[in-house]
Amino acid sequence: MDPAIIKTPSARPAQPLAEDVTRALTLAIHEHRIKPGMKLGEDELADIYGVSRTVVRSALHALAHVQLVDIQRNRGAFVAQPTLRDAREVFEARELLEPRIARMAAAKATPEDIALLQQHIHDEHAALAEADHGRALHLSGQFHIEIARIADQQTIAAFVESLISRSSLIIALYWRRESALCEKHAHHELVQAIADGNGDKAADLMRSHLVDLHSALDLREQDEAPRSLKDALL
Amino acid sequence: MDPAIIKTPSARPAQPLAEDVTRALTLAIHEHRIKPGMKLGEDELADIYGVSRTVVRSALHALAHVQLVDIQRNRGAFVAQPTLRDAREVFEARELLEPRIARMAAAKATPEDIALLQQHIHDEHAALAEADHGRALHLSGQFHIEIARIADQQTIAAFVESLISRSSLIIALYWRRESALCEKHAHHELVQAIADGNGDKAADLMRSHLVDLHSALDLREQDEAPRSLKDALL
DNA sequence: GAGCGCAAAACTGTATACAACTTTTAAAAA
DNA sequence: TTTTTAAAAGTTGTATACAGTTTTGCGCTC
Repeated sequence: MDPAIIKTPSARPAQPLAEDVTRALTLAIHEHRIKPGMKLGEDELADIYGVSRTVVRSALHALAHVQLVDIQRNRGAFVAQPTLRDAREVFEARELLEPRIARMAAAKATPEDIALLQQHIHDEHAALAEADHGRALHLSGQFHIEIARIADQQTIAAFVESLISRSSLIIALYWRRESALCEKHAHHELVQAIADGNGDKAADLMRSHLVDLHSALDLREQDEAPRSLKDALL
Repeated sequence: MDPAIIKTPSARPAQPLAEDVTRALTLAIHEHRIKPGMKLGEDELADIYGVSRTVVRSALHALAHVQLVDIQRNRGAFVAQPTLRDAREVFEARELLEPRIARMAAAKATPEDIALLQQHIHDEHAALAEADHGRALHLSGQFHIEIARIADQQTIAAFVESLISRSSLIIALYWRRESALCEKHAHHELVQAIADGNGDKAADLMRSHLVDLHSALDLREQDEAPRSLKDALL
């Protein structure tokens, strides 16, 4: 039985198994299909994906490394629950790194890159139109990652990717209910600045975009205590 | 047979096996006991540490995640060989992050922290006195990591730690033979600035310290071709 | 003697099996 | 009825076994 074999594109022999599971889980977390605190049982996942526990373990450890899951000895893996402090640190780091990345991207972007970014925005809008908020959120993150790729700074790009991954968890936990969905025009203006090669403007737009995002979170000093209670609930 | 069981402190039952191997390998790489390009056979390591290949594999994947080793499908794990470009990116990132970290550390350091940093410097000098350059290099890196810990910014600290790890590989590959060993006084002055709570000075000292380090590397556009040849040599 | 090809050895990727720990459940005592 | 304790069920940590791929070495041919 192989209920849900993933196998990225075609039916290759069998090379990148653990990575496929890692990708599938990452996507599920990014799209909020599995929520912070949820238990990720090894046997369960092995059944779901039709692979052995060995592969699942490898994937879970990879996710733990990016701090998307939290592994507790002899107790198992859980989707990570970033603390308020984590949330502040992540956005502080993003506000430090991403404007610089945006400036670099503006200096290096090719017409193909711009087209790709616009495609991303389009896909994101399409997802929003279908009310698929999970997918829209994931694509929104991918947009930022794409900019880091364009900037052609692999090292910082890897950091940014990690931060954006964690941002997805943070949004799941601390998103303010009333605040509207991500302002559509922000990404669009940013692409325009990058396309114009206007590094200063791109950096500024990125910074303010991140500040907007940051302030759309509810990061007040709410009681930290119920956190441990919440573990029991989920 | 258990030739070289590591077991961090005492003889605990058997909790953190893979992490012990990870630590041992990380240290060996930091101290240049195993060099870039070297093959890390799973069976070989399993024999050396007296554990199963499962544990070794887990450790190797962890190291691959920090980019200390390079895993090639069906070919095995090798100590990573950062390219010239990697080297430039790593130091560029360090020059972006570490001055800011130093400034934060200056604002938060306690007397105990200062004492710890001075102990680090002392150990480093002792290692140099014994001509144990490998250990001195490792301790020098730990000094920077300690500052990040003091700054109390876990997220950025993790990035910095990763960058410093890779710096060790970069130094192994690109260190200029003639350039003197790390200037002893640089670290000392930095501690003084942090102890004084002088954030601006700490940031400036950190920046110039990193620039010194950077310029002590030979990052000229040497032919990239021999790199593949060099693989054969090692 | 040099070059090509095939076979065997070595090694990694994956699966399964066993041991240790944690949690739950049920029974017994207060 | 409540609390404590013990056993059993379930889950993770580690080791071993098997399958597929890469590399190596030998022999054959030109």
